[in-house]
Amino acid sequence: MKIGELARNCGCPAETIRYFEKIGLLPTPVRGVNGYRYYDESNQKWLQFILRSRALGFTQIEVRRLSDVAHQSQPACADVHELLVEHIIDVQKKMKDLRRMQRALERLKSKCQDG
Amino acid sequence: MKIGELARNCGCPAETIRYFEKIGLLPTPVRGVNGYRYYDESNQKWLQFILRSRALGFTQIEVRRLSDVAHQSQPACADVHELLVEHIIDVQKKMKDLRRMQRALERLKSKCQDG
DNA sequence: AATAAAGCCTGTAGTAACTACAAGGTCAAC
DNA sequence: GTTGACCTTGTAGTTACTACAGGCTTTATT
Repeated sequence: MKIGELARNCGCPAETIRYFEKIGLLPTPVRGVNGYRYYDESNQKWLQFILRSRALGFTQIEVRRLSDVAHQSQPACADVHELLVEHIIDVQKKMKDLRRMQRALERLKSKCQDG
Repeated sequence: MKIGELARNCGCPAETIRYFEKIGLLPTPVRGVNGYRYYDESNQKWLQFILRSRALGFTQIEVRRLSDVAHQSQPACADVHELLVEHIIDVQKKMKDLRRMQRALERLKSKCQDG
């Protein structure tokens, strides 16, 4: 698919996709003879992962580290494992914060209903 | 407490606190005769809420809306309620995304352990 | 086939949200 | 009373987009 379709599928502007490529978060895609970028399903999956990560507040540094490992041909298993464990811990921390925030909001809401 | 202590307590640079004040995310604090900003517990709570929101990927627009309501003297209950419900839905969406990401990471990790 | 509209290209400029620094006043300790 | 840490404002720099300009390619229409 071309960049416009990918952008529509992922709900982000095409500029962002080019920008992610430029800074190395997305692998350089196949180019047609006309110079157009062509993407496949796996590119889309990866872009969606990056966008979701961003929406959840992960730093580019974290995403970049995952990206670097994900696009190596023969990543060292131990490195990947360590990185994943770190990231899972981060995710758990964020979930804890979200639960805390949820409780705070619910408390406020019920206060508001009382008047 | 002065701005430096608040910054230490919240783990962010003092510049960020002044910046949040400038753009209206934090209320203007009490000033001493020397011009220094002085903060109390409630200021600290609110700053921590903003920082947590930011780390979880909420947009400034969302935080600002909550901020505006939180610092009104007599906020209209219906408005607050609507805003809170919206925010709670956002939080739930983020938790769903985090769970999804967690599953994906765990899957990758177990694959890696297999070799 | 001609042409208009939409989509893609590169490159640069602009914006939002910090972040760091400069120049100077304040305060506490020695 | 002077040194050093901390505060002030204001400005400049950075990061991560985001929008636009100028031009080529593809697609749709007539």
